[in-house]
Amino acid sequence: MIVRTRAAPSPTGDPHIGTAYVALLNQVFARRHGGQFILRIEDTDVVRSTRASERMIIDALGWLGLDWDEGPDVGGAHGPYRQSERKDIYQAHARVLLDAGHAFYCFCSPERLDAVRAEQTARGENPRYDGHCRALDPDVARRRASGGEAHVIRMKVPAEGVCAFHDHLRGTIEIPFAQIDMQVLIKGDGFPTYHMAVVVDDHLMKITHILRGEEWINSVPKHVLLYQYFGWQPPVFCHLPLLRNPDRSKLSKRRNPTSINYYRRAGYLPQAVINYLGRMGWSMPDDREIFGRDEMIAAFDLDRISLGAPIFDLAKLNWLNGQYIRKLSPEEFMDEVQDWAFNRDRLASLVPLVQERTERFIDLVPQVDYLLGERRALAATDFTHPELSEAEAKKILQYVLWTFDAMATWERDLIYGAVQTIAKAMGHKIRDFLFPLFIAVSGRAVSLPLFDSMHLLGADLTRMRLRDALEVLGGVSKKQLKQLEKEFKALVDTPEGAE
RNA sequence: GUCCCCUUCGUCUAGAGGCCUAGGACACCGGGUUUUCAUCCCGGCGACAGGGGUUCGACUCCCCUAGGGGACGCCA
Repeated sequence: MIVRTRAAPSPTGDPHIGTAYVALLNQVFARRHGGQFILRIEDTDVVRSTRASERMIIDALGWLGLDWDEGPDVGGAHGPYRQSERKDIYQAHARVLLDAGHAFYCFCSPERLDAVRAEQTARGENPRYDGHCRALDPDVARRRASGGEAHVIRMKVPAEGVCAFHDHLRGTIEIPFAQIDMQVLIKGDGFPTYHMAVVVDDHLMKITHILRGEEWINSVPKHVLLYQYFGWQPPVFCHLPLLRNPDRSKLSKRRNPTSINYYRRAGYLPQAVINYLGRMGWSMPDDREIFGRDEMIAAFDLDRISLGAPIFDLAKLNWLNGQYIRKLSPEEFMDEVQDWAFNRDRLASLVPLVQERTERFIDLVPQVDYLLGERRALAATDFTHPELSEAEAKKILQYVLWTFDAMATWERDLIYGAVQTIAKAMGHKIRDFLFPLFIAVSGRAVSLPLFDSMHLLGADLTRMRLRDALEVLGGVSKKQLKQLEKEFKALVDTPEGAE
């Protein structure tokens, strides 16, 4: 048997460091056994998926030195590798399940489902589909569906019993079927849900081992059931520990830089990032702390994965990165610095900002210090302003931070628009409103244009500086946070000009 | 709330019944080298969540409790 693994990112935003982590382990495991590693794009959420995000993911993984034997960019014998291009395949497979009586048409409206769930929750029950359409006559249902009536296709799930399956690292796991919902397989737009697509694709693409985050453990019964319904052999399941924030919650951009782009922009070397990821939940059989991907391949053993939840902590990554940087020859060092800060693209975005503000080249570096380097350390007094109290500055920073948290695309005009909207809603002059943001981002009340700066820095770095500024101002207590959140929601929900 | 997973220094981890007086790394603290700083070297601080079993012997196996996390979407 040839080992085949895959990474299956969803192109709905920035390339996530967790994607790189899972991809690394999948690739290393496959290579260790002389197998193949596949990249598959899970873009069945048509609304949120973008080609731009897909390109960023492929680019970011490439920067890290990860590569794949088959994928949307390199092709392969089991394509297409973009799920949005496999719609017909899922439809055909859904029909098989329908015909065999393992699935059924469902005509329930989202409104009805919401109501049902609300009732169930109120009664203290598990929110679940109530089986309303399951009893429909299959022929009648099929005619309604082909007649154009809005519908989804759901899978049938046994009412009782337990689903027992094997996890390579955890042994046997048993989950009662009572916990499993009659999952939608084909959505109203004709695209499959994750659960449908993943089973069909993993089978068709001959995936032998599924290495993925442990957030998926609870949906394995759905997958096992589908494998049974299709009469297929399920692959080996191996659920990896989830990368965590310092507070042990699942790693999230709200608390941490999660974009691979951040690490690239902040001046980490890809080898260091890979090395660090390789030490999350895994260790070399000897005492080696510093090792490359090839060394990892040579020594890799799935059983050496530990299950504790590793905190993604920048301190050790920084040390590791320093190790790699010092090992560079002066020639290599020059190349790296040049590529990092002064490559043509980067320069091209900087020049329009600085050229008109420059009389002598000696003026150049002080202008861009906060863009190329760490912003200076702040003090609370930096936020003193004639028109703006400290409390208002905090509020502004927090609101803007929340707004940025919710942004999927990081473009100058979008940033500008978003900030402008809040400023208006809060009733501040844009000039005053921007002051704390200038301080937070550049460390100065006067700097290069703010939104260009933010765009250049990237979302993660910008958010990081806003968070830091908030801390400098004494932080926000849990209680304050709740109050602010309420006010913020009210502010955002207010329709334009409704005041 | 229901179900599932997890639990060794602050952090990443080694440890697969006696090799453990629990090892290493980061961080932190102290000292040395260095015109400063950093690097580098030396030293220090520091953990088996708790309680029951099993065993001649438990960090290692089992059970319970506690704590943490995850899932409960026509998102993945």
